[in-house]
Amino acid sequence: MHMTIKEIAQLAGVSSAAVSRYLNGGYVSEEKKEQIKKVIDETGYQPSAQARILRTKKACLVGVVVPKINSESISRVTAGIEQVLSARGYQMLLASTDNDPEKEVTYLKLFENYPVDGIILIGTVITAEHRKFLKNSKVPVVVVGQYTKYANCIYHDDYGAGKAMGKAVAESLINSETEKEDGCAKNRACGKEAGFCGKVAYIGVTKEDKAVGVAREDGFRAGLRSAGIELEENCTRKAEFTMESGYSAALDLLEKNRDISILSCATDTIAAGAIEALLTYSRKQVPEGAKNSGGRMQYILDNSGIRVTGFGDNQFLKAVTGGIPTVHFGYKTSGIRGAELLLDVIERGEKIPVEIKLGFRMVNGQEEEEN
Amino acid sequence: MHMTIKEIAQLAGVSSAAVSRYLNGGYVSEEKKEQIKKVIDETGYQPSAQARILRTKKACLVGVVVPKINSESISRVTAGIEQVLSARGYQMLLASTDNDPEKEVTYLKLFENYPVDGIILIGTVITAEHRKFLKNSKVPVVVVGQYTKYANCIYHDDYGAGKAMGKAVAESLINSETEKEDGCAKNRACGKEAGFCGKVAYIGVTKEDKAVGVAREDGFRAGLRSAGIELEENCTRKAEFTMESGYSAALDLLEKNRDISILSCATDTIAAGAIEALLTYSRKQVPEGAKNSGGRMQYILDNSGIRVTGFGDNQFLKAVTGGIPTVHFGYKTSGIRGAELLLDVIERGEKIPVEIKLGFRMVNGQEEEEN
DNA sequence: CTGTTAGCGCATTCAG
DNA sequence: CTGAATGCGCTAACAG
Repeated sequence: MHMTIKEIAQLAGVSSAAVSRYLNGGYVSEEKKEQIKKVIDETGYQPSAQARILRTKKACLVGVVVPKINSESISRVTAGIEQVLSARGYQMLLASTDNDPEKEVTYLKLFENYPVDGIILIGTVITAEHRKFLKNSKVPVVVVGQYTKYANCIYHDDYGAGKAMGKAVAESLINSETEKEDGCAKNRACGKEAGFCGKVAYIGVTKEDKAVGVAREDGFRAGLRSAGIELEENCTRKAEFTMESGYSAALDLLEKNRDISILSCATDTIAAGAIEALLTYSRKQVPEGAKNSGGRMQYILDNSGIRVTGFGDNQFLKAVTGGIPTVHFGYKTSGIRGAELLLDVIERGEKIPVEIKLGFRMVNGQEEEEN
Repeated sequence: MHMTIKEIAQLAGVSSAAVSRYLNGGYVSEEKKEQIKKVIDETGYQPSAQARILRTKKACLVGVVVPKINSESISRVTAGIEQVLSARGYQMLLASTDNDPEKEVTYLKLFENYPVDGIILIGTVITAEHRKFLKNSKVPVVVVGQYTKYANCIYHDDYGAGKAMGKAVAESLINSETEKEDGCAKNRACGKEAGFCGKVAYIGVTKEDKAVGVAREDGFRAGLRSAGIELEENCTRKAEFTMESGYSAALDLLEKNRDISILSCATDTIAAGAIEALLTYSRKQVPEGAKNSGGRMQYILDNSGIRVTGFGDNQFLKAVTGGIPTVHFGYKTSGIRGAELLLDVIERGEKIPVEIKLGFRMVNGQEEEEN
């Protein structure tokens, strides 16, 4: 039944204003309080948040636009957001765009005209449409995961993380070379000065994603380059943010390049696909599983000896495989800071723009890092 | 800037009704159309969906309440929902409750009083509060994943799935016994009539979850029983719907029962935790990886020879491990049917209650099933 | 085709 | 303390 405040007032023999006050803690005599409470209990009346918001312009709600729902990193961000939101009396609504930038704008506009007090966008690609929205939005927006000058933003040091990973990969290549000592000069294609055994391959994502597609990959290349290694173009693929896509890319890479030694992926999800590809690729032989010789970067998935690395520190992957070299970003922290930033402008009208860059931490796989 | 329809009307020199008609495709002369369009373009005016909905009682929006965000099964359901919703001009809003039944009711009420035309609840535990809500909701609700007589619902044959898994587990125990032929009579504790080698353990979830906690487990026990095997109480644990919880439960199980041969879990996520526990448990030795001798139920994670089974057919798990025995539910289908049901009552006022029970399909792991 | 009028359900003045 | 009145922004009659 769709009761209105007026009907309740009538049943209780008071004015609608009295009921409104009762609901919102205004002045109302004990006597009338009783009557009103009775009627409300009997009818199960619930005020229309909709009408209330139209009046008060306050929903205690924030909308979060996410690229996809089934993602550990995104769920960490939303967990952070939810944590501060609920602590401060807000609720969170999610809209998933399934990696469709067009849908993203649609949902941003939906939230803008729907009763939410603010919006958090977990960013992937920022198009002109996005920028236009950010500039003109009626409600405050903060973007998490991408840099933008058109809104408060919190992003990760993707370049630094990429570079660190590139260096670690290069180092491990050199080490494995040293350990093996069976000099494979014919395979030194990637090593400019030293004779490395095997190449490094990289599965990236669209350049339209400035954080993951550009910064992370540029950093990775820079890291390799600092050790004198150049990523070969035919050892490079582009994938979607899915396991399936990582699988295809890796398989293609593996088939066309017999001398790949390390397969680095732009995300742990893609890496999972790559791992699947390795399993497929060497199915004929009995896999040896994860070989751990106590050092760093020692994750070996199968007897092909090809190592896979990722980004994102996916716990599921770590659990079932023992872990691959990856980097941990402060996803939950970015959610927390993002929500705080948003509430600052919602509640305190904070006007000065903020950009926050969050660091990272290398995770070497197999063995927990000690610090 | 917060433009209203009135201001636009003024700027364009027309009435607000004309602007409204322009926006909604009513009668308006070409001349005025031009003026209105011009003003709207200049100001970037966007009508308040909020006020519109208050007036029209139609939001073209449905709210989906989910227990958690980072779940493959749930994302499959929402993918199904989204598919039919967007095909019929609706948008989807998500609310995640982080497995808190109390929060669940809160979000249900939120949606009820906000502009959504209908609600889909992806159910876990249905409390008295839930039932009360379902009975009195102002907007239509359908629940997916649990049976209830208080709303249209779509659920899976969890009992049947459990039973099938129980039978398969029993069968594989017997087979492995036959193959080994090294009769371990002292370990026959679980086999009433035949001499099985090793026990089966089960990690379930709360009985408050009627589908997963009760039906699935009851079915599993029935399946075992049909082969003369009884689940021992000390070979049983309860876990949350998380990997971490599955890890703890499995470790505890492993430490207290040295003769476990198969470790069945209520979900693939829990199974992932169990796999991690096995890796931990046998870390001192070099894991052998997945051993595939071409038969069914042959997934062996490490040299302990303990096999893990799950429910849910998680693709990530399958990718990185090669797959464990599990059962595939029609999650996406349940989302599709759920959304269809909901739209039927929203748009056509369909009043006769519907219950849909969806089947399942065994997935045996390692080898793709052929049919 | 068009403007005027009357609410949707609520919170908030403002006189009592 | 309380009720009557006003309007949030919009759409849906209703007479022009």
